[in-house]
Amino acid sequence: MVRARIPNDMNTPVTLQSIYQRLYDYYGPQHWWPGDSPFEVMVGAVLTQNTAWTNVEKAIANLQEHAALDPAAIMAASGDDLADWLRPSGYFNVKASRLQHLCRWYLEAGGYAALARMDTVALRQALLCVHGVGPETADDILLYAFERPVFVIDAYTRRLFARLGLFEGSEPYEGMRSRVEGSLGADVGLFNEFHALIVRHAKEVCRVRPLCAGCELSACCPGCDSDLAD
DNA sequence: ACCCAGGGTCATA
DNA sequence: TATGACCATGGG
Repeated sequence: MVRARIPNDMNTPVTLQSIYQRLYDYYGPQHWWPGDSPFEVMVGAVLTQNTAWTNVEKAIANLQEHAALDPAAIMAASGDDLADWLRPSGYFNVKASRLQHLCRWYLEAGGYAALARMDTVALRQALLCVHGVGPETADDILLYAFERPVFVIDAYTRRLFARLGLFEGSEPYEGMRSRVEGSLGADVGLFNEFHALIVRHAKEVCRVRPLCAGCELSACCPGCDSDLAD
């Protein structure tokens, strides 16, 4: 089916900056990432792969109960125990393996302080070499655990930017990321809020009942399909 | 009962 | 390069 582009108010062109401004004005700061430490952010980034955050919170709570929200403790745990603690977040066998791969890398690299001394490009390459860490998980970690100016491209971001006509939507990850970063300019605070706002807008609002007319970002979410004339 | 969720790996063409 | 199968729980 052919999607009609919903015109924004006036004829002002939609830009990345204008999208951010509208989201921020409407929702305000989101205070991401919800984690108490950089390491907890890293764990959360793996556990939330294709998984609702509410389920991730339960798994993280299980880790805390077993004093296992710690890289050495995760390495010391048996795969079966770890998988059992991760059960609520789904894919528990896969994620148990991925967490141990991440922790082995983290410890062998010398921990957070050592990793924080690496430049962003090298750190990103290193993360992508960890089994179970793909581009989006790596960028979550870079932005929210290491505070590097890296823009996270997730499914929501693709859908929003595509529906607003800024991207085709099926571009390769790297191409889309570099275009966005080049357009916005390296800004950790901006990238942090923007990604969080996109997720907030995609789930909490549109799903309950579209406020899309109110927030002036029509056609940006699944619930907005009915607003689209074909 | 069905759909989706803050993806990634691996096999195949 | 680009699909498809697979991983698995929990909420709407």
